[in-house]
This record gives sequence, structure tokens and C-alpha cells, in this order.
Amino acid sequence: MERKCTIAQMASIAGLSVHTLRYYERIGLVQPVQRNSSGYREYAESDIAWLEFLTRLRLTGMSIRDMKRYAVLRNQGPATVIERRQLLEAHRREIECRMESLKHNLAVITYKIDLYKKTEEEQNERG
Amino acid sequence: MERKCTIAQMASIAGLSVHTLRYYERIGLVQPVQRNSSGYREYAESDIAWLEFLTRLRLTGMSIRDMKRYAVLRNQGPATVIERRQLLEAHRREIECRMESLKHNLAVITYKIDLYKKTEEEQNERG
DNA sequence: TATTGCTTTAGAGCGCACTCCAAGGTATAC
DNA sequence: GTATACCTTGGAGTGCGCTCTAAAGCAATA
Repeated sequence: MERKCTIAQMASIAGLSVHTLRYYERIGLVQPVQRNSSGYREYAESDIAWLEFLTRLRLTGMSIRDMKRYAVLRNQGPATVIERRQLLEAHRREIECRMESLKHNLAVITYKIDLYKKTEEEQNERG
Repeated sequence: MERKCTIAQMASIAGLSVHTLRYYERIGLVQPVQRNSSGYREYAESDIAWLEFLTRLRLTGMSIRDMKRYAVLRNQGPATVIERRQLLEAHRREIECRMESLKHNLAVITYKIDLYKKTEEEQNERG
């Protein structure tokens, strides 16, 4: 017997707003959630992992459009594992690329910070 | 004597669209550009470095709002170097944070990719 | 002189990813 | 019963960062 939780509880667990949870369901990122007799959503514990993975994809810059592609494949079952892997691999390459770019730009920004420090020292000497 | 260039040339050099160049000027990220007798913009070579630095800030996820703050400080001259350094240092911390998060999420995604590979192998054996 | 291709402006439009609202139903506590 | 705190929906609104349009003027070439 799986524990159920309300949308507010799930929002708190998954670190998303209730608005976002409903939005994700509406656009098909999440399959229709079970309802109780009053029509309230009843999230299952098993939904947590999926929402967390979605959040990971978002945090790493995947667009909702691509997340949707992934979600659709996932819903189609085991036949799509190759395609899903390829999608993730493409995303991984993008992340790696962006990390490289970040690293480089970080170095330039650090260089600039050091220049400012020098300028500050000179201002102190003159002042 | 500095070389001048048109907005289209600058767009090509800076890797931004002419729309974006005008937009950046309009919102004050870039100070009013010199004009020739016909009212056309004449970018100076010295504008390139600033536009490239702005692009670096954007690429590293700084909001236009914060870039504007930085630009305003810069326009106020040497008196603001400390504040500018602090702003960049705060931004650097954010970049470092995001890189850490990317690194972690990348690991999870890689883990998932490897799981898919295993599944694929099993499917092949059974198939 | 006409065409093509650049430039100008104010202002509108767009795509994204939410975020919120109004109007109503349900659950719990007092 | 009633207060309040949650839940539902469709649809509108928001903030961001551009991106484009219309209407006009300027420049270079045939």
C-alpha cells in the first residue's frame, strides 16, 4: 500500500509550486494524477522520482519542449529506451558544453575582479 | 584615429543582432552611440570590449537588470570600482554554485544513461 | 533616375515558463 | 452552522529577453 499525498504536500516534497504541478500535468509532462472521491489529486510516492528527475532536467537547462519529448517516450514503455538514452546523451553533451563555456567566462570575470582589486589598491595609495 | 563601423558590422563582430544592439542601447546597457551626419550609428572599436563583456555576463546567466546595474556603476567612473568588484564577486559565486549543481545533475543523468544501456543489453539478450 | 539595401524610430509581438485569478466545491475545527 | 483552509477549473496575466514591423530616410550601383 503506497502512501498518497495532496498537491500541496507534493509541491513541498518536490520543491515545485502547486501551480507548476498542475501546469506540468496539463501540458503532459506528468500523466493524469489519480483523484479521490472529491476530485482532489492523490499523488503517489512513485511520482516523486519522476518529478525530481524532471526538475533535474529543468535545472540543467532542458526546455519544456524537450522534457515533453522525453515524457512521451517514457509513457510509450520499454520500446523507447534507446531513443530516451540518445535524448539524454544529447542533453549531456549540451550540459558539458555549457559547463566549458561557464568555466571560460568565469576565468575572464575573475581576471576582471583582480583588475579591480589592483585599481582599488592604487586608489588607496594615491588617496 | 579609431575605426568606425555600422550597426550591422558591429552586430557581426559582437555576435548580436542589430535589434539586440539597439535594444541594449535603448535600455541603457550601452551609452548612446555616436551618429554620423545622417543619424546612422557609428560604433567605435572601443565599444567591442564592452559588448563582449556584456555577452559574457549574459552567457553566465546574469539578468539584464543586474547588467544594467553594472553598466550604471561603470558610467559613474572610478569611484564605483569597489561596488563593481563586489557585484562581479557575487555573480562569480552564483556561477560557481550553478556549476556545482550542473556537475551533480550531470552525474545523475549519466547514471540514468548507464541504466538505459543495461536495459538495452538485456533486451538484446532476450530478443 | 531607379532599384536595392542599408539605416532610423516607436511601438507591437513573441515564446517561454510559469503564476495567478475568479468562481466554485470540499474538509476540518469550533 | 460557520469560519477557514484547502481543493478544482479555464483562462488570463506576468516578466524576461529579445524580435519584428511599418513607415520613412539615406547610400551605392546600374
